[in-house]
Amino acid sequence: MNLRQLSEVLGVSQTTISRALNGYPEVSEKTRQRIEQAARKYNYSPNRGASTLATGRSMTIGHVLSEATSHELVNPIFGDFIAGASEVYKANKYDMLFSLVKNEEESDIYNSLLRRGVVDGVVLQAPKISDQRIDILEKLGIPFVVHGRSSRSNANYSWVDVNNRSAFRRATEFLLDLGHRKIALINGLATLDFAQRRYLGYCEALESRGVAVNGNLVKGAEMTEVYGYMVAKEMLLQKSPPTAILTASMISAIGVRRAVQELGLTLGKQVSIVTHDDELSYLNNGQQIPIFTATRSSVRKAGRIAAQMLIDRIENPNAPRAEMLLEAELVLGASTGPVQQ
Amino acid sequence: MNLRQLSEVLGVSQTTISRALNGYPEVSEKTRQRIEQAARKYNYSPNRGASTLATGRSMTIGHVLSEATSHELVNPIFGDFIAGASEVYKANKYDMLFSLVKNEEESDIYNSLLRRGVVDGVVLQAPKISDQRIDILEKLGIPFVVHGRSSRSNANYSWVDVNNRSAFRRATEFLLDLGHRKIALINGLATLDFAQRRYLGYCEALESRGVAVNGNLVKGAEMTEVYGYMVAKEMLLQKSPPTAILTASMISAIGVRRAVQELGLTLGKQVSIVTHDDELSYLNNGQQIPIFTATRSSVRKAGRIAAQMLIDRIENPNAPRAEMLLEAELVLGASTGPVQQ
DNA sequence: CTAATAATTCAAACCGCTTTGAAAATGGAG
DNA sequence: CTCCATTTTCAAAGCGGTTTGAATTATTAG
Repeated sequence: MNLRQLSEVLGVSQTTISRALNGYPEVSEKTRQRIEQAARKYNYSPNRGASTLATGRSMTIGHVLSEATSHELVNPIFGDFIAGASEVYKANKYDMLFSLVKNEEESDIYNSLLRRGVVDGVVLQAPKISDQRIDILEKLGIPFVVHGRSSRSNANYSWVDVNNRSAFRRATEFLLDLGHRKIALINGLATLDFAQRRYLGYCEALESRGVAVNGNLVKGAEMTEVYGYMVAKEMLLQKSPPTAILTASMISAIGVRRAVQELGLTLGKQVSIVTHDDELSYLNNGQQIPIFTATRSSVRKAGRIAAQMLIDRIENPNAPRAEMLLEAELVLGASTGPVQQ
Repeated sequence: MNLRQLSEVLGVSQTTISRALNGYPEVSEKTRQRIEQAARKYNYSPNRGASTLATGRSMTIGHVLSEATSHELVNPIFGDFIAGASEVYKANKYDMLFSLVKNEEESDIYNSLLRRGVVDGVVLQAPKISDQRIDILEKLGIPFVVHGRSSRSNANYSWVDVNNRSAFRRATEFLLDLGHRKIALINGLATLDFAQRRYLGYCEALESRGVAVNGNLVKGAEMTEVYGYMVAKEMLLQKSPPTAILTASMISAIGVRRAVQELGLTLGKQVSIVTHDDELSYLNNGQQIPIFTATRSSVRKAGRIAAQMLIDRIENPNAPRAEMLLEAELVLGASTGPVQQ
């Protein structure tokens, strides 16, 4: 059933139907009722391609996955982030579209998505410290929101981010308070902005207590279980092993724990762990007592906020850019304890 | 730049351009060259809404997430499955669209997506033992492919699935061969088809050796780390605890391991674990030696196959339905050993 | 009761592409 | 050189909505 057919059935013009269903005031309440009822009855809803063409709005939001984060490796937080975003898209009648691109095509994809009118806006994920995508999007004039920030970019963009720096400063200070001095950091990929900020927070805390940063105790790569395991094992077998380890995700923390236990050490005794916890739905950090002491911030919530920001930008392009810095809370779990002599 | 503008610039009709760019034979190679070059130069690509309207094809494939698997909980395999599917969509110039729906709306969403011409086909994930969605899709006549199967449905649909039954039969037999008799199964949600099949394989193996299935040793729910932990701990504290545990995913296996270790037991000694391993990219089952003995099957590969099947169905609706049963391999890891007296 | 105003409804134009059926250009045969 | 067959190109008609500007109907004021 399309618009013309419905209008014939109802004996009313297509204009009136369109107005009735889209909430315009030029149609009386009585006819609106009648039309809405008929639309339901005949299972009518407007064709997407046609309305996209007519309005210039696709009611679709794009998420671009570059191969770095998807061909080789899926970011474990991906699912929860988009679950959060979907909730908001849905409430606002937007759909969500994914594009997978090779790294070298990434600059083209936005241009292409915009030009073809496939999406009304995009969410940028996992920004690098210096991320050209932001400038590309800015230049194209397509509405976008960044999940995270890009330290080197001086573009004026909307973003939502966790206060990674203060979170990791606090976490490090907490370990220092417990007497730890050899504190390792098993970070995310060093080129990513969030990893950089966590590193800075870690350094700030150490330096404020007069502890030198030891390069051997800082590593970063994709946050997999195996990576956490490998690096932790290597570090713990050094002649001067760390007594505490900070990790960038629950997944790598689990790897670290495996290494610790394999070496016959006990968590919270010989080795303490503090991790960042994105509150992934399939990976709760324990129940009453957290498994790991953690800096906690819901990535699903971040998804919701990013989605709402983007919709606001799309529907109100001249509004000022929005910025949202989420503070992580430090939760005390069973994985930390005072340094042992 | 749109088609009309390009045709004016080139002094060639819109028809010719459209034909040239879509590979029709009615245009000479020379003009085709010229047109393609100009299209690149002026950054022209056809508007999606317009071509959708004209062709009736949206070049988009839908993935529907019901709230059961996304509002409350994101399935950890979700990311890798769609990463696999995306690769294929991309190669075939399809986009991928997500819709989040409340459970009670799930029957409507397909109708709605189809009616509005938003998608050309859909992938059905996590089918239940008896899944009405399959019948709905069948009735609507929309092309679809199921990741998994629905045992109670007698519709004739395309699917790709792991041979869950034989995988878990083999895994159970392997544990029986090691002398285990009290073997627990920590399964996925009991209403899901794959969980049912794994349960059947488990029962078959036990019964073929004359071991009775003990209801206390079989549990199933969403496969989270915490669930694996809780159930394992409860079972291991029973008066007659299992000596081996089968789990439905790496995530729950990690929870089981945590319970085992917390009780001061050793993996592969007092308790053996066999898990199913979907080869999630961020959660490799170890390196040379697998952490867990596992039934292994790549969910990313399943995503690729499902996507290809669906595209085939869309582009060739009269072809017979395709079926693909992937055999899982049993890999021997460090988490299993002979039963201890 | 008529004129002026407000509230509804309508026909037609437009969005940008694909595709059909016809026309023009080209090439080969007689 | 003409005629016919074959290539190549074109103008125009959809696809199914939204939106504009005009026309109709209902309401109010004089």
